[in-house]
Amino acid sequence: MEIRTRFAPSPTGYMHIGNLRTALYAWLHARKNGGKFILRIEDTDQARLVEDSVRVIYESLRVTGLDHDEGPDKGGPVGPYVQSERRPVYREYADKLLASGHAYRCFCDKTEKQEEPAQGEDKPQEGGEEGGAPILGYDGRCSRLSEAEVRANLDKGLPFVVRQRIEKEGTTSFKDFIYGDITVDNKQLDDQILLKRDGFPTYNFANVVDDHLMGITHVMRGCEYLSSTPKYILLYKAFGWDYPEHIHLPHILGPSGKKLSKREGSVALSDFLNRGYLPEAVLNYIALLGWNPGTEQEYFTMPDLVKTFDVARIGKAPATFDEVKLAWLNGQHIKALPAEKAHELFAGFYPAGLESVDLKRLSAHIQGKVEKPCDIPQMVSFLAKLDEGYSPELFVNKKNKTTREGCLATLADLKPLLSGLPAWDYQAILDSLTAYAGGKGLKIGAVMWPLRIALSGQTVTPTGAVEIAELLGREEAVRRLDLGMGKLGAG
RNA sequence: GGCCCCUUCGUCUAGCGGCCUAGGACGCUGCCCUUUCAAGGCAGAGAUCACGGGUUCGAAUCCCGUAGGGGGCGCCA
Repeated sequence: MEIRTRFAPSPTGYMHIGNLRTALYAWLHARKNGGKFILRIEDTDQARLVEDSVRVIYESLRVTGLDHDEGPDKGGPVGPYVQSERRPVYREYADKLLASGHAYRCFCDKTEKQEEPAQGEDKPQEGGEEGGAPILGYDGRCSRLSEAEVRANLDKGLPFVVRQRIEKEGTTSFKDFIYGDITVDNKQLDDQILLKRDGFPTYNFANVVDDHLMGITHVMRGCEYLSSTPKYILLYKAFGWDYPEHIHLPHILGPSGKKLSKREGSVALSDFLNRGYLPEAVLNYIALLGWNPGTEQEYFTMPDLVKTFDVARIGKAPATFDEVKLAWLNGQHIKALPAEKAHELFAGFYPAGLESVDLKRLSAHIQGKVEKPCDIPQMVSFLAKLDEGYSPELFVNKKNKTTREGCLATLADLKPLLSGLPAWDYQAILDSLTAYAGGKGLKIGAVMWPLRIALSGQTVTPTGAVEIAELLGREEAVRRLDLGMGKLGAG
């Protein structure tokens, strides 16, 4: 049988990184097995519709390359693929349940379930503790309405919802692909609402109907649905349908150990993209959150992932999102980029003031070093403008055994040397420095160090000292040399 | 609170009864590279496998309990 997976986001206005991982796994599972990947929009909450958010979904899938075979924009044999356009379908299936007694109309007020239990009748009794909270949200009173009472209410035009009728005897079990056998007592299962007062289905109902009608073979979703799945299983049974394979995914946690949320930092794909993370790096990273290939490989291109991915190697424990490791992986992906692509990526991050600098060359120089392009402005700002307040102590470096006096002498020698160079290019500068170091019996590092400090005013630079000199141009380089000597002389 | 799930270095993870004196990666520390700080290469520190009982000749791996964490209990998904 052909594998069919689906991604079913609701239009919230942004692509949550956790949802993206769900999409990725579903997509990988389909692609890996030559199946189909379907996009379905779950917009059944009229109060929460967000303008333009469907576009965000399409755009996210496009930029990440998670292409779908069927969906609202592409059509397909089992549409429509937008839940708000499927209302007659839900109505029809709710009626079936009503007719078979697996569902009933509930005329209770929205707030009624929150009332204190009246004169202590038909409350589920548990543990004998007085004042104990009810286990279920709804006490099921409308399930006991007679046919005549229902008719009367209907005639009065009372609004109602449709609830699932769940026998409170016995247990319900299913086998989750990741978590194994799950069994719950039916008395834990609420008579959940299937159809809301406004006629829209709840997620709880729509997901079952749609997954079945759309021929989904593998339901992949976050494990927050694990505890409600028994109710869905009962729905499948009520309809007499086989149920699909359930693959619940462990959560992605934020740094505090709570579910990844906006409070703790970035959760939207766009947040990462805006900072210069590559889509393939983000995908590579989140693929590893909860899944591993069983080998020591961590760097994956998308084709690699398709080849290697296997749902059997998805774990159970939640994973903490670590942006430091994401950044490292992003650096790996940046290194693998063709030079022009890297430059394109970096170009948007160069600050003003670099007009005199050959940016293409700069890009080539820093490509091996950039992890997050959003760091570029502060990495290269010294090229535009030297922070002249840097401390002369920076010239002292224990590894290269440099001292202030030594650096001063070196810079003093370097100035005429560089000023007199016939050509100003990387090789010429490097050769002259190498020759100078050789002649003085100095290690090259001992010459490069003071040059770097004088040219940049900082100990760590995104490129070598020679590249800096070249990028700066002779005039500015010599000016900075003078400035450095001034500092050392004065100190 | 009743219910469901989870628990191996700071973090992501390998491990599915003996190969584990627990392996890899990020991060951290040190060394090397002497076309340089960085990058790269190499090395090191870092986990009494949440805890307590069992089962077994033998347990991170199986069973039971405890603790901690998460989920969920919505006319949200």
